[in-house]
Amino acid sequence: MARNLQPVEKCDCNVIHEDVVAKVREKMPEEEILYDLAELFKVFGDSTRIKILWALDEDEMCVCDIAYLLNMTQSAISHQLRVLKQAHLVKSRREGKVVYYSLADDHVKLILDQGLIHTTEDNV
Amino acid sequence: MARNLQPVEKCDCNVIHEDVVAKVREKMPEEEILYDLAELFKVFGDSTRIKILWALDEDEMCVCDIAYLLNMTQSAISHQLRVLKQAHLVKSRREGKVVYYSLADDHVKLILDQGLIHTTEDNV
DNA sequence: TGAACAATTGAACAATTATTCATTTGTTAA
DNA sequence: TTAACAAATGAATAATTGTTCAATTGTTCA
Repeated sequence: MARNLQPVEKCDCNVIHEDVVAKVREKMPEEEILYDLAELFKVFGDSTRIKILWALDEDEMCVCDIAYLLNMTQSAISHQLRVLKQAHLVKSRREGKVVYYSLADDHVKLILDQGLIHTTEDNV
Repeated sequence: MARNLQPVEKCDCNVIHEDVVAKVREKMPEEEILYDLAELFKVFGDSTRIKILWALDEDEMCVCDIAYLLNMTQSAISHQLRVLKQAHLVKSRREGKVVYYSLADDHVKLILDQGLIHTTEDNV
């Protein structure tokens, strides 16, 4: 639990609870970890990619299948698959001319499910 | 599990596995659900908001505290808190001039943790 | 009431990003 | 080796979005 001590320049108000801030600062994970975490969720934050991930959870599919399913161009899907692959969310195997994509591991579905619980329960 | 049948115009390739696509299409949730899911993750997909959520998991804090902790302006934090509130990720209570924010429910931390598992384990 | 301050809001700017279009790569089979 | 096709790539465009700046709202207390 490293602290990110930086000179406070931007905060344009008086601190109310020094003790709380100190405690929280102490327990915050490293800046880099939180940044990576945000980067991960950013990948989930696009409906095309969400659809792709959801589809791949059912079965492995080739680029062409996915493009057909989502009614999008092969190129657009390919670009998104690259993003997903760089984030270690999907993996691929080539069989001749065709490249099959599937989910990288179980984490992916767990994250999706956890999010789904929130969206469905919390739409008050 | 509703299907989203749309005329396929954009797919510029031949379908390889009609059966797989049909099966997947059958099991896909409604378009709107997947859209909302992406919108939710989009909210998690910013490092400032991730930091705020992580901090609020430790303790409730006022806008000023958060701004001080993250070395950002009160305005920037306030804008982000509004986004988080609209997504039902944080809630607030006013006490005099001060507004205290806290996590809306346990889902939020579960989602964060699930993401963290992926980022820490999967950085091969 | 009016000064002080926390918080919110709106407009504007800069940066990021999803998709399209054109092209290239990699593989199969004639 | 050449045609055919799945997939990947690069550049460009359009849309989205995080932060800043300036102004406003809401509350306290002197």
